[in-house]
Amino acid sequence: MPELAEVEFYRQRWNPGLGEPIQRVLLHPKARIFRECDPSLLVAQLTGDVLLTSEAAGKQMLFRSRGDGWLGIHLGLTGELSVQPAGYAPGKSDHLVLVQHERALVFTDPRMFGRVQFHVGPSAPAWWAEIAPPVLSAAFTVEALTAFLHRRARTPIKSILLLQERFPGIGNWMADEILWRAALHPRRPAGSLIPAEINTLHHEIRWVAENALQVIGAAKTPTLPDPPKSWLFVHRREAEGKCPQTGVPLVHEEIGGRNTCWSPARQKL
DNA sequence: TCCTATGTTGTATG
DNA sequence: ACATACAACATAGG
Repeated sequence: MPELAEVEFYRQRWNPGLGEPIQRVLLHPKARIFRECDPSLLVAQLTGDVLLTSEAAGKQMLFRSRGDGWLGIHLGLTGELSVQPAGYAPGKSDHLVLVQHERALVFTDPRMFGRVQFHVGPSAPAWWAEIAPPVLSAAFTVEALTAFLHRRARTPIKSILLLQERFPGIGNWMADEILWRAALHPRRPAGSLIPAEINTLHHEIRWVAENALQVIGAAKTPTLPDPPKSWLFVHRREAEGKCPQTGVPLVHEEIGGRNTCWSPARQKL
């Protein structure tokens, strides 16, 4: 489920546990989720330690501890964070549980495409420091976007938007939402966009990121909220979904190995 | 039973 | 060296 906005939503779920001591760390060291870190180091460091801050960059989350621990969590395709009551008994897919006096901080991921990373030291590890600049930052310029599209001229624009090295946090539904709003057919080769279309694309990338963060990321609801019905998001999941702008039936096809939804009335090759 | 799933990465090929 | 395409990872739910 998690893209930019959902990651932000789940990140905040652990807020009640920030500043509170971790009494125990529960995990299965051999779980695939720990393939990029040393789980015994994580247990040794975080037991008795305190998470002080959290932030998100793209689809990556970071929790920093008083003892210079850098805990990275990526939710993959099916991951989520939750807070559970004291005494919580971890289920099959609860791969990391930080037990506190009044609650447990839980990372669940049945499919285990997500990952846990861990580093101890005064400065940021590469896996955090080297994440691309946010699409909402000043570094994400029309010029940078243009150069990126031209270097990948023959690839469908849909596939390009999923590349985290330039669009950190954009995932499958956000990419489709952006292209729908920009009225660009997802199969358009990246190099075929004219400057006016690149301008529009740039604008809609930022619009969708900003509004998704507001509507989903900043929500205080217990579960993930849906964006308004004026968004493609709502209709792409329906069996006979129609374009909320034109009323025309939406099309679903696989592009670059990912399910892609668009409105044939708005988005033409 | 069969199909799909909001992600990433290693590998083969051009 | 770079761009491109795709199988593989592992599990649940329709």
